[in-house]
Amino acid sequence: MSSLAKELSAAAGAAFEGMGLEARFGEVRRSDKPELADFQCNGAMAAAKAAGKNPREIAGEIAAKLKAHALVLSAEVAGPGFINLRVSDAALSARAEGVRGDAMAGGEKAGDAQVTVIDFGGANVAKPMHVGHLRSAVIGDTLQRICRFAGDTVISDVHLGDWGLQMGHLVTELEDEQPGLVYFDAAYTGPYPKEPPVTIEDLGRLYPQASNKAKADEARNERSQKAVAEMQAGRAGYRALLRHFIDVSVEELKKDYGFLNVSFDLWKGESDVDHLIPGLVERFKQAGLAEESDGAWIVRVAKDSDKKEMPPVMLVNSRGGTGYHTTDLATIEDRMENLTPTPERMLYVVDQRQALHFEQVYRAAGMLGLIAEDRLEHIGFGTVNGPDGKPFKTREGGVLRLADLNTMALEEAFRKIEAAGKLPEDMGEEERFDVAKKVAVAALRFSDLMNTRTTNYVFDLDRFTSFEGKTGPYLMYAAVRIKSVLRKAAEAGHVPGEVAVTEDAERALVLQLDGFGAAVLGAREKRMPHILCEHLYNLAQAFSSFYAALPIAAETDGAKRVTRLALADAVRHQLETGLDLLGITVPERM
RNA sequence: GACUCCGUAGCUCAGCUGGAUAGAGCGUUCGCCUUCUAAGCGAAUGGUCGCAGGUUCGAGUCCUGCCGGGGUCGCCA
Repeated sequence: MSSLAKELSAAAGAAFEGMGLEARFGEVRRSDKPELADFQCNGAMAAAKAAGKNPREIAGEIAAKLKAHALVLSAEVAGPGFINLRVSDAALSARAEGVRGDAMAGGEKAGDAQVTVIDFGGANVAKPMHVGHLRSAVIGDTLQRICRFAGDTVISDVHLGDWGLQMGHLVTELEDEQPGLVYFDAAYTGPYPKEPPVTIEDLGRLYPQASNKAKADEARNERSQKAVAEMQAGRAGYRALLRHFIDVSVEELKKDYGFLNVSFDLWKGESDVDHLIPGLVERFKQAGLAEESDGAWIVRVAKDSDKKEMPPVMLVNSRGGTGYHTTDLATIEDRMENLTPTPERMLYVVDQRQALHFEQVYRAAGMLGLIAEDRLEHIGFGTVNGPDGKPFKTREGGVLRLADLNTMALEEAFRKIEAAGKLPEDMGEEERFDVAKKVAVAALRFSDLMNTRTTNYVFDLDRFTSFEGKTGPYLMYAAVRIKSVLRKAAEAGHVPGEVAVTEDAERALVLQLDGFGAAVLGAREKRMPHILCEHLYNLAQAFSSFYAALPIAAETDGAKRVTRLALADAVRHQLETGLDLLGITVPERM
């Protein structure tokens, strides 16, 4: 059984069609006014406008038809043409049982499932991840979970930045420090040592060193650029170093991503498509899309309809090198030709500031026929800001490493848990640590996801790790409390059973449960995880109200007790399912 | 300068294709633990939706113009 809202929408839609009006006017949603109705339909007014008829008359006819529907208790017209609906207790009871017994906890599959690549573009080899990477990781991972849940075939790709100037910086800086390494002997062709010549700490030190020097010294910068060009041309020693750099970095990246419950199907990078670039450039030239300009090869992607300036795609720069325009295009080609099944859509979860870059790449990809332009989507997001409203920095003014952020969250979560002193006495060290870790991840992920994706937000660790308010830990606590109630009830021999809803608090809870599917699909369609966050928070709140208002396991009336236990179990199921989509796991107790 | 995002309660933010008295959280002030986790619940407080026009039965939402803030704008990714 699908959601009540969906059933009612279908019925109302049919009623509108029966009057020769569009079915879309029949959309039914939760009522804004719980004291007046369970659900409402506002379509009569829009339909009346479109058809030039009286809205109250249309609403009256629709309401009359809806009254005959099995789920409907009452249907009334109010105001200028609102249709207020109440559903029967029996309908709510059946819906609650449906949610409880459903593998998707009341969620629904999307009608337009697609093979979708999710590109997390951002993590760079040799550069430690910083707070900015938190968003791409968390938003991208949540989208991949939501899309899979809704039926999409998702292929996620971390898409490492392993092919730019930073590689040149690393190579040259390492050469300055250890000129004797075989990698720098141009005459030597291998084999190269298996063991990397650097550690992650070395990489973290070398890159900023070189980068700072290059900023101050143009000759130094050119050396790095030259090294990149040579690497791109295939110099064996440099390639071997690149492999080492990537391996060392990936090991480190996996720790940070792992802490946040973020995973990928593919650990590809820009360097993986290097071999495709000459052919790709040739294709652009053959197609007459590339032209030479100031010694560079560019693709003009501007359209007459453009209101803004649209710079061309830089296919090959004047030094013969290729930048990330070209590698992104080559990556699209690679995916279309080598992934199975063939992608139908690609989502790029990358900082909003790169919008123009992706617009250019998507146009070029469409022009060459790699994939239709409208199948490529930039899922941009805002920055993580400090208390001053500017991008988050450490006290010293540097960028905050993601690893340090994770540690800070973990420590703060542990501190709060200990300060509250609510953990069970018999809980051991290991379990306490596990709870703190789950709380920290819940805090970080939820606080990021609950913000509208496209806007900036202010990072406030104290607020995010709080158990009070709209936070990950609050949601986690709500779920744990339900588990505790159910566990204790079971120990007393009380188990959930047939649902027979009677109380207002019970009705409100089921009405909230009913919205899960729409929230998940809404989050997927708009690529906006905060829609799901909002639903889950409201669900947790509805449960807390229900919990405070009515006894559950302690209820003495058997029929009421099994109803409430079943409702509690349905909420637990949906909450855990939903939180899992956000990458948040719920401990057994806390 | 062009383009783009944003401006809603003291603070941080929701507000779906225009719909009923604009909603949460935090904060502040009151209540509520002899009952299932009070890390909770209930209530109160708090808004000229940046400003000015326009479209219409109806605008936080759509259009125009201003004001204020962030971001981007061919060889760094």
